[in-house]
Amino acid sequence: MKDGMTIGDAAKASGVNAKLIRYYESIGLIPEAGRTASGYRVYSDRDVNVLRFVKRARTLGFGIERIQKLVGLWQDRSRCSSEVKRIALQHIDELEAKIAELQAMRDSLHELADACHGDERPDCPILKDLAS
Amino acid sequence: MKDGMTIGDAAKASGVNAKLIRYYESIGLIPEAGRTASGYRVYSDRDVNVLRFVKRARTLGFGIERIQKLVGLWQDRSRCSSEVKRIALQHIDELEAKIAELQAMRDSLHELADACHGDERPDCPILKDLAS
DNA sequence: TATGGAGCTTCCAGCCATTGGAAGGTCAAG
DNA sequence: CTTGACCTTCCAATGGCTGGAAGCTCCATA
Repeated sequence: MKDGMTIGDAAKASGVNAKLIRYYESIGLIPEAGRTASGYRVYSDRDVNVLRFVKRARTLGFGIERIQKLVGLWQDRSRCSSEVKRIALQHIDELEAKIAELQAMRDSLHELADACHGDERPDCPILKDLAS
Repeated sequence: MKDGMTIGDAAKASGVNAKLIRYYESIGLIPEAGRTASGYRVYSDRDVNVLRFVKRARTLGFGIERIQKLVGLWQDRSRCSSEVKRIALQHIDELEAKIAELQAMRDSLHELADACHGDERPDCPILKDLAS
């Protein structure tokens, strides 16, 4: 192992755990790693950078498929930034939709919870709403 | 079938589709339905009410396990409303946490997207951030 | 009475992005 | 040579569904 790391080292260096690295490889998100004579996967610093990119993209909530596109654009020097931005804006829209959905749930529940005494009595506006 | 409905009728009446009703039964969220001589499931109006309760609770984002508790409390006339409220408040907390997480994603992405020209040039702050 | 089609049954598999575990091979230090 | 940390593959589970296949039942119509 002159130049490369084991999967464990790549995991430490990238912050993506070994199990997940194998999974990403299995679904084709990252290319198949090289192997030592005994079958151990070998990773370079470049591979670690890809893993970090993926991790950061996941942190921003991008799905795997979209990350694949983003990695492709990242590695394509003739890309248009408009393409990247388009993907980002689309994702923002989806985040907004999900946020609105969860906020609607929270608001409804909040109203119900406010109306509920929350004491030892059985009368409960929350259950009343659910049963309606 | 004097008094009961088929699963299809129960689905129409409750708004929960037949496939999902069977699934809810299989995981024990709702009790096993009665059967006709030929093996068809039979549902009563009461069963439909339970299904509607479940559906409304799902709309509010409650997980199955919690819905099970809520159904139990609903059917327990000696319940304390405090118990119901406790579950609701806990769920609100979880919704808040999820909302905050998604908002953080959206805000980060929004900043990046704002900084991105979105033209034919390859220079892109979004990719720059992801690669950092 | 036969037939057709809608609706019912069960079971199996997939979605998303992980995580866990079992069973076994490999490597380096002591 | 042993120990233990690491690596390998494969299979299964998570939550909450959804879809499909294969086969049975019911009811209306010809």
